[in-house]
Amino acid sequence: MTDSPPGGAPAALVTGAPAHRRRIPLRSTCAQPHECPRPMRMRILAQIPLFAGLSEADLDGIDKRMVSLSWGEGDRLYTAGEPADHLYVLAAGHAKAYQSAPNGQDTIVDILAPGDLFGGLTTAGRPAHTETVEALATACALRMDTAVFRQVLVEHPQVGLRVLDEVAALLGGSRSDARQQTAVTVADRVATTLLRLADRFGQHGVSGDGTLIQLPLSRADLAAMTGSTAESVSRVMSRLRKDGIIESGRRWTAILDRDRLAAIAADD
Amino acid sequence: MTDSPPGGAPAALVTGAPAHRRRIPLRSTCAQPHECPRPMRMRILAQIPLFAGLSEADLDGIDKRMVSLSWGEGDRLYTAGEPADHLYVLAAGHAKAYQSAPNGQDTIVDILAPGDLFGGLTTAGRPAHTETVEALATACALRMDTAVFRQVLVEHPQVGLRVLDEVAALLGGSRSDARQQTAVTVADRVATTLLRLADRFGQHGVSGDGTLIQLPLSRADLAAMTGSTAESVSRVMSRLRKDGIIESGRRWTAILDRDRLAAIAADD
DNA sequence: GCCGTTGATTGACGCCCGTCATGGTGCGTT
DNA sequence: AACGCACCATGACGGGCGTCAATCAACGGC
Repeated sequence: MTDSPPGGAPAALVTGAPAHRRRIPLRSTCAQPHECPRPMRMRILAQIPLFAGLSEADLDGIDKRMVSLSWGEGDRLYTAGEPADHLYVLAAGHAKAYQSAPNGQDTIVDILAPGDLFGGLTTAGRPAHTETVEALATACALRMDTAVFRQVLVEHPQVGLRVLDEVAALLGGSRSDARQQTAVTVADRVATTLLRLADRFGQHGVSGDGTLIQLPLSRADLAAMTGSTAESVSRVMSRLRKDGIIESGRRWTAILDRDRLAAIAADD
Repeated sequence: MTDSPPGGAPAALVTGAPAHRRRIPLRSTCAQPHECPRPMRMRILAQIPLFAGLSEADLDGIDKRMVSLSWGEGDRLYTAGEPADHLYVLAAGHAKAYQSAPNGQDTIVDILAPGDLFGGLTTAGRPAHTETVEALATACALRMDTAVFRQVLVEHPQVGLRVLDEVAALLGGSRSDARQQTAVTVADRVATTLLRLADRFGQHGVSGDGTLIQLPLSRADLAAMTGSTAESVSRVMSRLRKDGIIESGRRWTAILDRDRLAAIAADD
């Protein structure tokens, strides 16, 4: 469904017809933290690729050893420096994982979506969280002790392989990030970042105009992902908007012309 | 004390007494690729923390499924884009893993030392190498099929956990790299990079003057690690040398005053 | 011991982008 | 409906650093 019907989303949306509407088109999730009921938790666990192939009984055993938690927008799931003795699986919502420099400058190292594994993946040698995780929207996650998790891995080596693959994929992504940070111009970095976000969180044809990135990301957030500043990102995006490549507003972005954006990003 | 003592290391070392000697103080390893004899391979396998706790028979079984290979300086162990169906364990020498941008700009994502695991850690979803690995000096590595490796992990879940920890550590390092790339000045990045290299590859008091980094890294290599250019790195290092913080020459670097270097890096 | 090659150094120039500052705009709140 | 708060946009300015280019020094080979 789109935001066109009467009632529904903000009616003010139909006002600025020709120029450009800057009303937020993001669908809002439930506004309040809640408790995941048990059936939903089981459904979530079963959907996680990680635990695919496990028997009902195994899943049940795992569920019994996990607790469900929830947070509101802007809340921190955990903070860098705290002891990392829990493993999390995001069940609903989105979150950003970032590191802060003494500088004050933050760097977003990952965006977490439902099904993603994070937190204390390892206890050996790295006893404290190295990053802070903060909810971008109301979020719900399941939590398990790392010791218990390691026990599960030993009991189910196949699951261990899948975890290894997942972490290896994260490593690949992170190295790719590190490389793209060295891209010459800020425009390049913003372009590739937007493309990746669109591929991962894009939603097509909400109101007929391109791909909407379903995340409430501010200019400052994008700056933290591109190693730049909010002002520079704003400038780049203004230009992209003038050229008809993207559309954006307060904490939302849509991609109108993927090809031209890719052309800009190509210089990497 | 300085480079005064007679005899000792390379005799040529005593020549440039007052100004600064720029002779390469790196110890050279064997110059030619060679075949690892079987006893040495077993010793290497046994030393790898990864396989600690495995029985002699298990190690023997693993050794039988690995082949030993070697390369000269500058040779490529593998190249980005090639199918990644082997897993490597470095036995001797050092290597750099880097990604190349369409730009031509390279980014070093890891320096590999004996005992390090690399190559096709995962087959799922990432069938091709994403980086190129090149020997910095004569290197020897053991190689195993990824399918066989996964079989080993299933048979020895404890080893699987250790692999997971190792990859998680790599992930942490990579994210830390990504953050430090955003440090304000090139001087900051060079300083932190040198510190990390010294901590990992440093060798104290070879000729009495600080910590020597036992790696043949060129300015271009350091530039690829700091997201900069060889010229900028050269300028920064000239300044550091003038200030008596480091000593360096053609493809070698030594740290004289760790504290002041750390002070520069502190701005991160 | 001499020479060619490769890597390091240094200078000059210009532009990108980080910084500071100001005004504008959407959105939640009452 | 109106207020106030973040967030966004845009201008001006200056310095850091990427680029091009020329020179120098060190290492390996003969």
